[in-house]
This record gives sequence, C-alpha cells and structure tokens, in this order.
Amino acid sequence: ATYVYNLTSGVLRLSKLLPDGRRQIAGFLFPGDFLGITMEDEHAFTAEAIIPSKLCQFSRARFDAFVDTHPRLERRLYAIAAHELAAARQQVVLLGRKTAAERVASFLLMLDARRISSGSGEELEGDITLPMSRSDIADYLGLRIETVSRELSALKASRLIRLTTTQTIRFVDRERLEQLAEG
Amino acid sequence: ATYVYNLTSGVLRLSKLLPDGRRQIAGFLFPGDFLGITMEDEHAFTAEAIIPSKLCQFSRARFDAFVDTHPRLERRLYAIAAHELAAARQQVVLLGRKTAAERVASFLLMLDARRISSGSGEELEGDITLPMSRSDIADYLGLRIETVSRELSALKASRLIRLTTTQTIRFVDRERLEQLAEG
DNA sequence: CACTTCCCATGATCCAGATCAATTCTGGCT
DNA sequence: AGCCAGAATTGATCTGGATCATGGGAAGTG
Repeated sequence: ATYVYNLTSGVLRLSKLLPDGRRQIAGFLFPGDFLGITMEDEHAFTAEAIIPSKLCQFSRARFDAFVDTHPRLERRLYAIAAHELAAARQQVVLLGRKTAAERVASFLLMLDARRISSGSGEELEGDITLPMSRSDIADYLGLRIETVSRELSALKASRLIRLTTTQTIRFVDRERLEQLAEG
Repeated sequence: ATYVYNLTSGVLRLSKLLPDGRRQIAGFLFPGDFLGITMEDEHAFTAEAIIPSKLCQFSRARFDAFVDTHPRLERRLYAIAAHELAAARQQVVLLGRKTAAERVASFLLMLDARRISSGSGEELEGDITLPMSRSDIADYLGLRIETVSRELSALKASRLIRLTTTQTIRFVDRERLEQLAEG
C-alpha cells in the first residue's frame, strides 16, 4: 500500500481469496503495467508473480510528489485508471453472461491483443504464449481447470486453434474465434 | 460520448447487451454519481433510467476546459475512477466465484451501503428500497429472475430479512447476512 | 368496478459446468 | 537415461442454477 510499482519484465496476477479458499483473479499485469496506483487505500487484492519478474519500485510519497510537479502526468494516470476500468467491466460481462466456450475464446483473443512474447525470443511469429497455468486461467474466467482444458481441446478439435505446446497456441481461424467470443 | 452528466435524482443502470439478447448490468448510478467521465472513447455500455431521473449535462469540451482551469479537480476525477474500479473488481469476484445466495446477500448489503431512499420520504428508517426490478437485479448478479426471487424468499424464510413490500426489504440479522455475503 | 398487463413467486424438469476419478504429459533431477 | 512430482487431459457422474410452466398480485385504464 505504501509503494507503487512498474513491471519491467515478467507477468503478475492480481487475485482475491475468499475465506473458504475460492480464488478469483481480477487481471494479469504485463511489462509496462503499473501496480498500486489505482488501488483504494486498503486494497483487497494480492499481486503475485507467475513467472520470474522485475519491478521498479517507488515510494508512494515520492511518487505523489513527482506527480505534483508534473501536471501532465495526472492526466495520464487518469487515462490508465479509465483503461483498467474498461477492462474490468469487460470481465464483468464475460463472467456474468458468457458460456465457458465464449470465455476461453475471449481470453485467448485478449491475450493476443496484449501481444506477450515468451521472452525466449524463439517462438514463431503468430504463436501466443500462455505464461500462466491452467489453474490461473480458470480462476480468471470463473471456471474450473477441467473445463478450461476441455474447452481448449474443443477449440483444437474444431480447428479454431492449434496447441503447439501446452503453453503455446496458434490461431487457425481467428474470424470464427472472434465470432464465438462475442456470443 | 460528447457529454458528461451528473445525476441529481433518480437511478440509472449501466448495461451491455450481447448480440443474442443476453444482458449484463455493470452497475447502478445513484444521485451524485457521474456518467461519462470514466468512459473510454467508444463506450460499449448503455445508460438507462430505471425510475424518473434528473441529469445535469455538460458538454465534454466545456467540462475538459473547466478541469484544466481547476487542477485540484483532476485529483478528484482520478479518485472517482479508482473508486469505480474497486467496485467493478468487487463485482468480478461476486460473478466469478460466489453462489446465488451469496450474490443476493452481497447485493442487499451493497444497496444498503449506498443508503438510497425511495424519495417518497415515507419509508420507515431501516428499510432498504430496491428501486430496480427483479430483472435488473438478475442481470446485475449474473442470475435469472427466478433465482433472485427464490433466494430472496429463502433469506426471508431463514429470518435474515423481511420483505416489507416487493420493493422494500428490512434486515433482521445483518450479522449473518454479512457472513453469508463473504462466502 | 371489472379488465388487462406486467411483474413476481413458486413448482417441475433439464443441462452446462462442477466434482470425482484415473491416466498421461512435462520438466527437473540425479 | 530413469525417476519423480506437479500439471494437464480425459472420462463418469452429480448438482446449482437455468429453463419451462403456472398461478397470484399490484398498478394502471376505461
């Protein structure tokens, strides 16, 4: 709460645990994303690295002081918050009204939109890396891991994607994937 | 998109319709709330009044100009966005991981926290007014109206609430209601 | 007031996704 | 290489909430 961070490399998950162990992931953070600037004082969410990550840390006081001396930045912070809000509302629609198949399709497209590479530099162009486990995907999509696994297999069986490796997929028919994602 | 509003009286719902008619409500706006300031350019959500409402309209250009001349306000806008983000993430947890009973309990407590009165001035202190229909509640909670109705009846049967009228409820055992809401 | 309409409640049945239960993959280690 | 532990897939069954069906109330209208 007393620090602000910028993610320079890696991937974080932002999650909340219910008392009985149920977990919901509210989002993933990728390089360039900020952590802590859009948190209400007592933030109910936990940030954890899901692959080795590097953060740039600022003390909250120092950060606020810096913002005060750079009025243009305030506008930028506001834009970041608005962007995160739009993403959260998109997730609300997904969780409230989409089927399992639609959720998985939406997730893959969202990941692609962020264009995360595995960092190894060896993946083929056009492949999407899934840096998180099936368990993390399930907790983000409000499903169980068996369902995520089954839906991925179903997408593969109907030739919408190919599963290069367990952590790497490729779009075969993006058109139909986008159709599916929108219900 | 070209205007910004402040709600002076009434209640609005912020919803998104999927192509096949499924609807998700992302939130309700109550008097004092702003509409349009935290929207990305092309906002995918529709705002509709659910009871007769009054809005104060500003043109976006005029509003931005005003903000530019009042730097303190920028900080305030940022706080509003952060607050809306926290609410959206709370809804994400609710939709992703809570049961129907927990969702309805959370909703009632959330409504109470906003302390909306029916406006008639005649309701008894301690009663909570539900200005929206069962259908709106269902679309906010990611449930069907039959389930909302059943869960309200169940809460009544187990003496956690009393249904004064169809639009008015009273907490009988807030303690247990809060326990239920947190899973 | 009778009549219509829409909303709400409740009962009966169904199904998408959860849960339970094996395998099978994958990556790290010696 | 062989061995192990955790992750992922796949199959069988179960269940919470959806869907289908019906009846009861409240608000409005002539």
